[in-house]
Amino acid sequence: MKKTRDIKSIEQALVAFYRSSKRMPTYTEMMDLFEVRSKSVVSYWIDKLIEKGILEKDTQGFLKLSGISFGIPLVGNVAAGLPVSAEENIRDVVSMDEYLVAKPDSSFLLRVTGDSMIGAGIIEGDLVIVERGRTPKNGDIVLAEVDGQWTMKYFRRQGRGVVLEAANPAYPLIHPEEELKIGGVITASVRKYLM
Amino acid sequence: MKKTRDIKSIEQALVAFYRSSKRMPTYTEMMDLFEVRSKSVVSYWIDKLIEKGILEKDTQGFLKLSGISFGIPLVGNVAAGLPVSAEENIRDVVSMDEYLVAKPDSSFLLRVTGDSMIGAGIIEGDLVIVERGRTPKNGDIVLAEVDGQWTMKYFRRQGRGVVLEAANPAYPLIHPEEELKIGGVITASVRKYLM
DNA sequence: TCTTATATAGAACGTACGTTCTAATGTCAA
DNA sequence: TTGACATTAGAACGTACGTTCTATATAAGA
Repeated sequence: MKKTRDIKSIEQALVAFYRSSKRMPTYTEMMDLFEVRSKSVVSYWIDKLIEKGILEKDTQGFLKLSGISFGIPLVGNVAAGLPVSAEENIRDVVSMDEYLVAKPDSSFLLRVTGDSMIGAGIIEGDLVIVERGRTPKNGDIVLAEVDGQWTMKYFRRQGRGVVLEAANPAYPLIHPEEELKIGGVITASVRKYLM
Repeated sequence: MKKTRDIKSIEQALVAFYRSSKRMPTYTEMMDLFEVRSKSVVSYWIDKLIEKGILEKDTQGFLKLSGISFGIPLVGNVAAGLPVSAEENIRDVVSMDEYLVAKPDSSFLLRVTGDSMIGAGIIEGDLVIVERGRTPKNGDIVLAEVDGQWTMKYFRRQGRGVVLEAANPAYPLIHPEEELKIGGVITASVRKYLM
């Protein structure tokens, strides 16, 4: 009954190490992690993890956590039961960075102030991810300069021109003059409730 | 004017490599990345990046991207001007995974169906991050089982008992009987508009 | 009990890693 | 042009890496 060393605990140790160190441990470091005294034992378990598909070796032979272990699981549907012991009923596993930010080089975060987009479910305090240099399509939410102020608005084509509309009836429609300044297109929004 | 190799381009190359490979390149691999023919040149530039604080070496001497390069920048306030060339007006840099998911081991993602929490800015299609095993505080949003169905509700203490309230007047208050089943507490929500 | 499979330990080995040295080349200002 | 400095190239070196081997201990089954 007392097995301190099984595949799952080793996987967890590796994931924890990678999360805090941003790299995989060396075999010598794994000796401490797994609480064994020989590198050959490490090799023994690593081989098992590779067989299970939890680990991979890339083209250069370096160890790599294969997606499954990284990121957090996306549950299929709750009706089928909650993931009590993980493993079950999991549709996919995603990294938030990869899921939310397609172009990290040209994106930035912005904290939302005001209630102009409340109708779209974007409320004060949210963070929005803005992608620079992207040409907005009809219906996209954009960060635009109106009267010297940067605000978020729906971008709507109307005939030959463009209208900026807030997701809040309290705000007027904006018919921008020439040279509409677009700071970027909102590609995602996130909100944190608890630490 | 034509400098193919400067600190910024090297940093970008390293970040790109790390993003796709989940590890730092070896010096030999960097020869290709930087388009130089000697490892000593790689070492020469790496030292520069370390001086600038873009790279670090951890206790074991392994290269590591120091936060600044990783994650995406959080802009202070838009009024001060947009980050045209990055670098300016940046308050912080965050990784979405670290920012949103405090306890990756006990968290999972769930896609929202229905409009029961629309008043809280959580709409159909959003992803919520649920933390298992956390005891909900008054006002938290929880994933609870009501009549055999898992739904999201505000968790409110009322005298000795508990009330579950939707963020939508169309839904009735729930006064759970004994044994209220809590699947977890919602710690964050995310929404993706564009790919 | 004996037998087999599983798990651990230690040591030895080849190699690729990062470091460091010398030298040559390019760039820019005086 | 000359000199100072920045950048590149190549080679040599020590070391720590991951691999592999043998041997022993532990657990499970017959």
